[in-house]
Amino acid sequence: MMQESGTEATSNGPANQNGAASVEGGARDARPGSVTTPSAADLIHLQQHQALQVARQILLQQQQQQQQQQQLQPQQGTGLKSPKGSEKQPSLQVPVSVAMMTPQVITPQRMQQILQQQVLSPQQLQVLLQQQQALMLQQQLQEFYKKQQEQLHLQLLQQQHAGTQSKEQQQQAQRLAFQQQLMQVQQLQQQHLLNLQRQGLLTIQPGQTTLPLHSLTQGMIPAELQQLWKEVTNVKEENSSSNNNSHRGLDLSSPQPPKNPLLNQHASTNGQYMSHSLKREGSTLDDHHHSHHSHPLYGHGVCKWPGCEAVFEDFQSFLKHLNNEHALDDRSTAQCRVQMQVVQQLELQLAKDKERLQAMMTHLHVKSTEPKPTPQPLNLVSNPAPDPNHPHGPLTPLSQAYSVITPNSLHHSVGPMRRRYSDKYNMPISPDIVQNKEFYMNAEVRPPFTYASLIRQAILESPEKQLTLNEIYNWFTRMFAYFRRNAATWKNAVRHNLSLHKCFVRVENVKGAVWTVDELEFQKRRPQKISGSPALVKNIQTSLGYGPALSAAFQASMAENNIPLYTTASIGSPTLNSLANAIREEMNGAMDHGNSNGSDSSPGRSPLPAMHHIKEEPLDPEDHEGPLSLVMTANHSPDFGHHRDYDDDQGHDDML
DNA sequence: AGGTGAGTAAACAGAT
DNA sequence: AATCTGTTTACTCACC
Repeated sequence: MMQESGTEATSNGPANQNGAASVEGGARDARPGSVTTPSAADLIHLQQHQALQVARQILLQQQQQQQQQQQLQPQQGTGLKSPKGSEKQPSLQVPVSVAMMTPQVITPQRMQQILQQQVLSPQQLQVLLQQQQALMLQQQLQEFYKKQQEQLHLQLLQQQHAGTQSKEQQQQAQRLAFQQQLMQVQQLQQQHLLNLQRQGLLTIQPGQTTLPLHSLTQGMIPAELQQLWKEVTNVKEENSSSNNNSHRGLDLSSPQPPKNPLLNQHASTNGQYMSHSLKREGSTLDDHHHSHHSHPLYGHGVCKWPGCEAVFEDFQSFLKHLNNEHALDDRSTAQCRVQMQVVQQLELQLAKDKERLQAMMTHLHVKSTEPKPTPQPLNLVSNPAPDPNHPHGPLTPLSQAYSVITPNSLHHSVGPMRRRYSDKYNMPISPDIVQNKEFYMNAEVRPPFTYASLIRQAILESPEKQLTLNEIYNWFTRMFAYFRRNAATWKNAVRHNLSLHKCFVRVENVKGAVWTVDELEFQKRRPQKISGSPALVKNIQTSLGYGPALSAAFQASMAENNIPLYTTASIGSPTLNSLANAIREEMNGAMDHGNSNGSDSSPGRSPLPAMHHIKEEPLDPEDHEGPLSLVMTANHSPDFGHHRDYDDDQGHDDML
């Protein structure tokens, strides 16, 4: 693995200097600068605006609170904690947290389901990570706000207790303190944004996955809030009847059944969740003996309550702390809400991503027109039944993906291509690849094109229609996740093809040698094959839908892909245009040779060879590390089993 | 059954 | 010496 990446690295060096890679825009490396800057600025602006709003709100509330407290002071006594639980704090804190709330709630179980069901591409994971980071940022901000509130509150109490300062002075002090805090918050924001930016987390998909900050301005719907509060207070009443009347502060008791059943469901789910967690919290001493080591709020001797981080020697003292410090008061409730919001956001995003993935899968795989001998689940994770046609043993997720995508299925955008492909019609790079570019870039699925076609495509995409061998390599690895492994194999194949096919012409250069395409030769080779039956030809032509339909399909695919799938700047018009040109040429060629229907170079037998690969790959635990993992060395590729399996396969095939 | 194109593996040589 | 580049051969497989 390391060697492989090392090889790539060293070989990439000169290639990148040559500029081919840069010209193509470096499909994979989105320039943080251009894409990021606006979104980051927006973020900062948004958050600052938000912070200011919240700040104003808090200040306003603090003033009100101050007045109220002055009136209540005689009753409240001197304790620092009792006011927290009994005063009107809830009504003050709610706006802060509620402002961050979103209505949607998914149960942890559902979350787990989703997590288990979903296959997220690294990109999606990255997006999720990005979003999570944003959420963490929000959470931290909220913590700040809350702390600020508390601090101010404490200050207020102290001051009131001392009774030495005038009201005006107090307010001024509060404002000052808050301003400081605000500045801290803003600095924190900027820092986070910078971090995210540095990590490249903000560069991705500005349009596709806007950070969930927008939603933070959404308020929690009253019904949900009400339900939540009901749950909380109920639990509290269960656990501590002595504090019964301490929650008058948030008077939402008037029954108001939610109109939307969905929301209702959410609310009750929400309540359940709260209820459970809080109940557990309240009775930790009773029922936590069984989960000492798995208490989600206790880890590595530290209290994991948001913003707490108190250290404890043993679990018992932690429980004590939990009951004392994080009892069911307004603060804890607010913190719970924050946590809920975090989860909600994650779940929301997960749902979105799930939907997106589903759409992608649907889009890419589509339904097959012809009935399949073996059911091919679209879910790439599920364990497929062995393909009777290829007794290579169990297919892996990879092979599954491949078998789903490539073979006789697929009708829509991808379909004809496959057909062509499987029919041995030479349709090198087609709309198919344009359309599925993102897919191939991220999924280790073998592209259903011949090496010759791919090489040609790589060369044609280059600005000067010529590439060094190394640049061709780079194009392969850049464009296809599949070619980020087994380098020794496919690189050998590339060289083999370059040498073998007359259509690839080696041109001596000052710097060395570059490879070009002799288009005539390339076109020449196609007609050879399918001189076959007119019926077949006709069949092909209809199935291909050559002619107007083609360009339409192509345009459609271009348009479609432009939007959500292509998030990297790389996919710019140059690539697409060259692709389009190439495809047009291909089409023309195909039409020119129409009746003979060239088959030549890209009959693509990829499927089978791919099967060999695929079958073996699962043997390597590293193989599942994702598209970015560069496995195997150039020379001593642990190609393990490759030969063995190959021979085995032969044996099988012979037997059959 | 044989021809053909394609993929894979490998040996080899020259260049760097 | 190691690696890269390029050529060539041999083999297998699927398709026609």
